[in-house]
Amino acid sequence: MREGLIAAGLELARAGGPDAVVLREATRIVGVVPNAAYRHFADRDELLAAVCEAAMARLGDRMAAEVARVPGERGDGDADAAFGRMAAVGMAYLEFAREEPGLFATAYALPDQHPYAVVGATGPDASPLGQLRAGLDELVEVGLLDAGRRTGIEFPVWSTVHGLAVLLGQGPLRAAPEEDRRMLTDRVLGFIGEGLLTAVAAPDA
Amino acid sequence: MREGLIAAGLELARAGGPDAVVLREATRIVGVVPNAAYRHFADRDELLAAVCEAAMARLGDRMAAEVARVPGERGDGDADAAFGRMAAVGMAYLEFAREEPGLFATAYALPDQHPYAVVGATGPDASPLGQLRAGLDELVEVGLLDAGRRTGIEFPVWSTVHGLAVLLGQGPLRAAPEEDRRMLTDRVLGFIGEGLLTAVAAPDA
DNA sequence: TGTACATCAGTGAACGCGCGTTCACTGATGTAC
DNA sequence: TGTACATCAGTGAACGCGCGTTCACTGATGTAC
Repeated sequence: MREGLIAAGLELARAGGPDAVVLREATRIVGVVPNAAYRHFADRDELLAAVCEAAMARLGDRMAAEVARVPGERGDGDADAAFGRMAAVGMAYLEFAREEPGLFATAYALPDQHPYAVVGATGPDASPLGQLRAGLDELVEVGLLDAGRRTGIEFPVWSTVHGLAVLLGQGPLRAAPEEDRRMLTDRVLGFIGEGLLTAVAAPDA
Repeated sequence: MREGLIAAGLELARAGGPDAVVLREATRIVGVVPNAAYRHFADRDELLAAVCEAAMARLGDRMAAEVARVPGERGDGDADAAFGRMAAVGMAYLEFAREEPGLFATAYALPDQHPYAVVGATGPDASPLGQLRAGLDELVEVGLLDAGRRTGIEFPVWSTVHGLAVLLGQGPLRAAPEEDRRMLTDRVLGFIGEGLLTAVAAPDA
């Protein structure tokens, strides 16, 4: 039932972003009377917070799934695979933002504090930032990224990809035709690549 | 009076973002009865649209003002000044997002179509994107940016700065302490600088 | 110069709506003796 | 095995609220003759 309300909330968020997560509507979807929700959540904000977390988890899952589709294992020293996984991290982020703008916005709409591991934390984890860090660490391992440039490099990269996701998904570029979107994406990812890669041009991408 | 309602709307947006632009509240601020607003706007959406445009204009003004504070004239061939103006464009954007998160969000919340000059357009204008383009053009003029790399470079740059603005202003980094914010900003602007500048390191920055 | 009339910004009162939230309740489930 | 009782998820009805929006109006301003 708690799960059901969160699922209903996700459905609403998918269609209309965080503001569309309306407690009464969620109970309606579950087929229950409005106040029944108060058995599971203290108030609307607590429901929204749970929905936001679930949306963020969806984003993380999507990224992990796309990374897993790249052949090879993490840490096997294959530079092509490492680059492929890094690209998958970025592409999955952008695709999710594109295909699920409501969920993407909701993922970043957690009402109050963010348990989100911020600046200090370094460990890779299931969060988008954690997965980005893991990908960058691997680039260093295989020698595509200077170890000396690794520290803190995740933030410019994250900013760039996030900025593009927002501009294309909810911002002024949201109405751009598919062709322009692709061109913009290529330019932006290329810019990141140039800023990142130490040595030669990236394999095939 | 129309101006008054927009000003009131800006005040609301400043405090709470686009959702806080409530028609009745705006009329209350102006000191007028709610339905009086309908003499000047067809409905709430039209008021919101006007407020969004005004917020975007504020952002543009802020950027123009900060650029104007850099000594020298545009097009005088002074590389230091050109670089300084480019930096001012980016810093003003970030400062506005930081100091006026509500207005910043509102600027990018125009309900429907965006008259925003998108991919095809190239001319510098008063919009943030236009000012960014003007700054980049100047970098080319003074030889800090390869002419061959100029085309479309505004989008990666915009994405990066916008992404940082969003992450710091409304995103998961919004609670970061001042020290971390500055470090993040330095890293991100440095990343852009590396990706942009052809030749030597930038003067003094 | 003076009267008649159109224009139009703002008034006063009210509407229906959907929201979040509270109250006292019912009825099934599981545990204690 | 059977009865008594606590627990607790969901019910039914209602609340107050602020919202956007509509209606018929008033009263000042400016123009035409």
